Amino acid sequence: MNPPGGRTPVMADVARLAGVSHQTVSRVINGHPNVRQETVLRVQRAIDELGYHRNSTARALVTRRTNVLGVLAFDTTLFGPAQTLAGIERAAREAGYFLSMVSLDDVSPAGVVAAADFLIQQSVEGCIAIAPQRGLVDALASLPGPLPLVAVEGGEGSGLPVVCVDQVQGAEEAVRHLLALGHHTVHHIEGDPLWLESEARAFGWRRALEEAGAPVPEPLQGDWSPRSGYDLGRALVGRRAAGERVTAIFVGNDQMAIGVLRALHEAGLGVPGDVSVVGFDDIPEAEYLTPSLSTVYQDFAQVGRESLALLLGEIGAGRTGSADPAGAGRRVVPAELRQRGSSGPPPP
Amino acid sequence: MNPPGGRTPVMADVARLAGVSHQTVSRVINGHPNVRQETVLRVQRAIDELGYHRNSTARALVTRRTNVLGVLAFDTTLFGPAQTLAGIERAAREAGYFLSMVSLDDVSPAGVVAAADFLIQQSVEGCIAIAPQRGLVDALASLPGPLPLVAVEGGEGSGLPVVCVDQVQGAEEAVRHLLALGHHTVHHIEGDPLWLESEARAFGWRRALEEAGAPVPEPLQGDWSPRSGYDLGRALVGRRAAGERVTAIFVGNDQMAIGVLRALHEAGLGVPGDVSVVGFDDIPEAEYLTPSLSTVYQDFAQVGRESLALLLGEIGAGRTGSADPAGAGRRVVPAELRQRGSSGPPPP
DNA sequence: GACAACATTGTTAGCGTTAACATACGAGGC
DNA sequence: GCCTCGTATGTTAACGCTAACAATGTTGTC
Repeated sequence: MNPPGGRTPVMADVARLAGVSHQTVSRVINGHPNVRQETVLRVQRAIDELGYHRNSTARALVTRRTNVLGVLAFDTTLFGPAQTLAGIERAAREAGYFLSMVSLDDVSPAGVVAAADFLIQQSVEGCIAIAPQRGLVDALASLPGPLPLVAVEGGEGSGLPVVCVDQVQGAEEAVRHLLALGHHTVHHIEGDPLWLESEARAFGWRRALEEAGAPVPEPLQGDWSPRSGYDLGRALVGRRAAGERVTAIFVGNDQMAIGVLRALHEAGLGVPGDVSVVGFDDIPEAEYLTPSLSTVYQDFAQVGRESLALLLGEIGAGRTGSADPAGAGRRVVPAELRQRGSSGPPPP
Repeated sequence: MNPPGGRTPVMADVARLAGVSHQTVSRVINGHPNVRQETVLRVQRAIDELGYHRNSTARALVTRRTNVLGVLAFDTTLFGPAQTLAGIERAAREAGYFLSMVSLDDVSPAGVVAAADFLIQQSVEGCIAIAPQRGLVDALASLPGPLPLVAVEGGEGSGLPVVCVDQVQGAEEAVRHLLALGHHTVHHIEGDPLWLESEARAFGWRRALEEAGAPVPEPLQGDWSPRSGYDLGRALVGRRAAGERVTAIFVGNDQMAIGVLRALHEAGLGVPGDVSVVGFDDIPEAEYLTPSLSTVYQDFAQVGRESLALLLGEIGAGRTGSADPAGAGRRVVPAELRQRGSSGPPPP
């Protein structure tokens, strides 16, 4: 089944075997209409016999389209980014695009530029950046060149098209839920202060408190890790021991919430009897913690789909040369509160 | 800074601006020695001025090397695969390779072939498959064509080069640890039975029990999810109520272990007072659960590095035409027991 | 039966790069 | 001064594909 010489077969080999010109082979492969049915079959038989695969490199060279999209991410082992990546991957595959991935080790502008260069070198047609940090988004926005780009969780004001979960709304719902249960206020443990999600959730928390006329206690700054949740949970236990009324905690993500639960348990405090806890993310474990964790669900698959759609729109607009008429798009995916066992009324 | 006509600049544009031939530009870009220092500078200035980037497609066409590696994965949102992927990505980038990713929606042979075709279409030079399932490995092993391939967690006997964590040893250490604490036997909740890791851990568990002369209770089959851990935890509680001596449980992964902890807690059983629990994976949350979870750590970053090294070796061997003299490689990364609060001596 | 319209195929010319060969020039040995 | 050698550059021909055009047949219309 090999072409003369043992090389991997090329179009000309198929053409020779099928007794047609290489252009006819190309037509068959690309599903061009005006080819006789019998010829199509003959060519396909030849393709199968030789085990021919079209050389995508040569095709890309002449069509000027690589069919490759880039994904630039910061930490794909975290729950949110991993889910988003999976969503993008699936959407891209369904749209017939290949996906090339590059991770950032740090968010310095130099690192971002290097990563973007890496993708540009590879002639990606566009790029989705899972860009949860302020500095990263700014570095992206200032990239030279006409690379179509979409930022996931990119915040506002960067001028980039953005897809994000409505973090503010999610946080507000969580806080309102706790206030509605009768808590006089809600404490907050923030995620990594460099992350935009962290900022947005803190903003929603603050706004919900202010709207309800509740006091706004000083928030604590974590780094998303269970360890920081534990440490800051202990800090809150200390404040409570010092007389502060700490009966409800809105934690920036579920991993930190696990650390908080641990700290409360060590201090002999019941959840939700003494203190209520609400997290963010709805990791699969949340429902099976003890107690099960109230949290805010984000539809990452939807984020992935939306960001791909936005990127494809941009690529299309760039190809037709038309400027984006609606300006940089911004699509917001709603978040959804999941009430579970870790939130209840305050102690009397 | 634009080339005539507003096209993206090509080598000839740079050559014209620098007053040299395009081949000299190529020499400068590729760091060829015999170019006068002054010429190098002139060319580099022209490159900067035009914002020129080499067209990787054209280069790949003529060199027959794409510098792209494929990663084929099943579910990259799970902890292990996500970590492994991150490790591979970093190693690939350091080696100057691009990474193209494709996920499998199902592990049917047809799905595997489609995914592999997708990568072959893209002219990847080789492929790493994060292939935790028996059927997937078999489908991979039977792929036609000379694509260099490495399987991560691919089990034995497939004929493919494999990198894996020593699941058996990890499981044995976990079980021996529990037996050493005085438990008369150890129960086991398996992961998804289709996964090789599941099989290997169950094998290690059984072997450790048999070596110690301990009875081997019927294992329970889960699916890695917290929910299945919870359900099977309740089942074990039931067996215990029926008189069976259940004092130690080795759980196939940490997520299921969380469900087990929940089930034990609901039944009023103390951990480790009444029942000891050991998981597998060492997810970041493990240390901060209540109680902190004893588990088995796997160095996924190392797995990523090793698999990339193995693949590059294969690619090199293929290029030089030399058959792999050592046969399909197999590299095993040791696992490591992490003793924490969820394992202790049995009740008297 | 002549002409138009269409369906089917073939021929040619790139896409932007690198490899191979060709050329020009200066330095050094006899 | 002639030849050799090494360095620096230019010229030409691929790589495997698609787009554009050209060249056939094949039908239908009047």
